[in-house]
Amino acid sequence: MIARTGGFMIIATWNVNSIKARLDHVLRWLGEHKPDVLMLQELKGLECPADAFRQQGYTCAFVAQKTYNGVATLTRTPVSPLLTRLPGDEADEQARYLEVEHSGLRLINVYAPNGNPVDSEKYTYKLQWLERLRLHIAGLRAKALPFVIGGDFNIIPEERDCYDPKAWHDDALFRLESRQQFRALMNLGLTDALRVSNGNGGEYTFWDYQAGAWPQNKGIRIDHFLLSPDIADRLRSCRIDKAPRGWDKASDHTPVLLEIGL
DNA sequence: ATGGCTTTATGCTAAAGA
Repeated sequence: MIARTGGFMIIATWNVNSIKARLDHVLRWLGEHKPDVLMLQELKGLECPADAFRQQGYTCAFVAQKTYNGVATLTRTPVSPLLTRLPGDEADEQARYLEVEHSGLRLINVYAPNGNPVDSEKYTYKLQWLERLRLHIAGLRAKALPFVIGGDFNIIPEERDCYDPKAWHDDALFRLESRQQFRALMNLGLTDALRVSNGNGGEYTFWDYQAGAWPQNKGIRIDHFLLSPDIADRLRSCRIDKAPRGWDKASDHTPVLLEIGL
């Protein structure tokens, strides 16, 4: 890795499970960490609290729909969205993808489909969505465009990213087809930023609300930063901030922070 | 455990999440 000694940029991602329910957490976290970029997933409503973000010094680009999904990308300076939908299916109306240009790179914010139950059309939608993502990213790679993909991929990449692989064996987040699709994406030459520094696994980004998953640390790693090769060469660190998962009325996901040299 | 919480919504029950 080549870490330049000059400036650096911090990009974070966080599935907040409703921005309305989690606004105070997001504002607190922004104040504590002051990232350059924050990618949010699961807004779960049409509203984006731009005024509150502005008071913290951020502007907000977002795509939203009623009740479900929704992603927002917060930056210090305004950005123009390049894509507000994942290409490849004109009929797909779900708000799961936002691509913007910022600081000479593409910031790609994703909320991939859950896919459960696996015997339903939700699973085929998930696999098709991931294939569309792979095809689009292949296009960026062909043009050698630098990018950071951040967000909730709803995929546990490997056994070491899960407290109990047997418990998740047949789940859409861990099924063979889902992991194959994730590897196909990685095989475009991408770097899983957290994987670089956690060879032993056991670091998680999601803990279920149920059954004491959080106090027992029964988590899974499904929120990721995937980097194009030139950005991977600038990787300084990637880490999970577990603190917000322990706050009162927390999201079931916790933020991931990425630091890259400028 | 047959999902044990949490959130949203033409709301007081259902659907979705992971």
